[in-house]
Amino acid sequence: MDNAVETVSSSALAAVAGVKSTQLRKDLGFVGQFGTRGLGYKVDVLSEAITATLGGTSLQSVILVGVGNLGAALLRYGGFHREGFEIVAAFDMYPQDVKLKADSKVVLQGMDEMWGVIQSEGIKMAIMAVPAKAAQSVANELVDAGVQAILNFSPTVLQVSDQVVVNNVDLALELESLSYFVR
Amino acid sequence: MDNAVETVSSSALAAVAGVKSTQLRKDLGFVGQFGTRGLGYKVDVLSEAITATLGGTSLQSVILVGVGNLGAALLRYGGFHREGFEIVAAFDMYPQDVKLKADSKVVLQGMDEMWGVIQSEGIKMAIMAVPAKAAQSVANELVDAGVQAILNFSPTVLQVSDQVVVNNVDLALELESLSYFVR
DNA sequence: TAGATTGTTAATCGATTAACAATC
DNA sequence: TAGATTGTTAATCGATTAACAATC
Repeated sequence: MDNAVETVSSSALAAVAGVKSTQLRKDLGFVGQFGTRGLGYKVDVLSEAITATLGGTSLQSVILVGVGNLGAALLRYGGFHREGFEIVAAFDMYPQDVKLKADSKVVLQGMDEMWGVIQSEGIKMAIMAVPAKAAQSVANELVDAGVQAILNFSPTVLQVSDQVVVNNVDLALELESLSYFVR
Repeated sequence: MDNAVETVSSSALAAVAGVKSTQLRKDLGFVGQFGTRGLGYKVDVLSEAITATLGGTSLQSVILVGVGNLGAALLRYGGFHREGFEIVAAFDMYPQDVKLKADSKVVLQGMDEMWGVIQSEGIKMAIMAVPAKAAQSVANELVDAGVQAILNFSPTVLQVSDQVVVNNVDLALELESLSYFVR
């Protein structure tokens, strides 16, 4: 049984991923067809296909504004890279006060550098983790400089032009949706 | 015009809240009817009704596990209280290493205290912000002790019994949904 | 062939939005 | 009365899930 090819079913994959098997099959369908009916997916084929798809997409550059507790956590958060994003620069009002772990490769800069970096790097997306008070003016500057999409962790509703998309992350809301299940 | 009652329309409210006016009216409808057709909502009536509704609901107790950068940010995050939750205790593997801002009222404890606190306080909900490696075993302990709902910031899919609800917060996913709008 | 499992279509569900009668 | 705006129903949309023919 040396050449045995390991296979895995959509239901097995779905179980570990925490989704329904139907959903998983549908999602895989967007990438291509590499399952075998009655058998499942060959692990090596699937793994290669996924790597190829992800690898083909180059990382999208993102900047982070506000490096307090939350900002620092986001910098260290591995997930962005996995989903195809790279935080290429981070900005804070008081960069000298921020202590980053030594393993961080991102250069921390003052707010006055932000506009220039967005322009020269052609940055289109920004993550905001600044205090509520500062949020609107930071957003204005981002949009002015050319940012088209903002992931906003500040507890404020940002007013931006219609061409700009804002995604507000409301952590408390996530908790609320859970509370319905607690009795 | 001394006794003039200020009113506000659903569209004005919706604009600042960043939602559609229809949605706002519908949401208010769940609480009760206090608008006046053709006129709008009287600010003081509306404000009182909302306060009463929110005040009536007592705060739900939640614990936080893992007080690294992200955990510390969550502790300081004002939004939970606003939505009716209160972080009543925080636990970390190395509590002595964690430096919290002086304004924090939450007592930080070691992991060995966790089970007892959940039991004695009857805690039903937990927020997890621990490293991926530790996530599953922490989840097991939480569930063992009686927690029924987990808000999980750790980048892991937790395997728990069907009676327990897990809400995974995937920050990268939020960013991904934005990227469709960037061209 | 019989059992298993994919790929995909159709049904379901929930949430959002449009539309409009009620009415101030 | 005419204009404005609510409260609510119906339509729309998107995402999830069930179901099943295809087929290994």
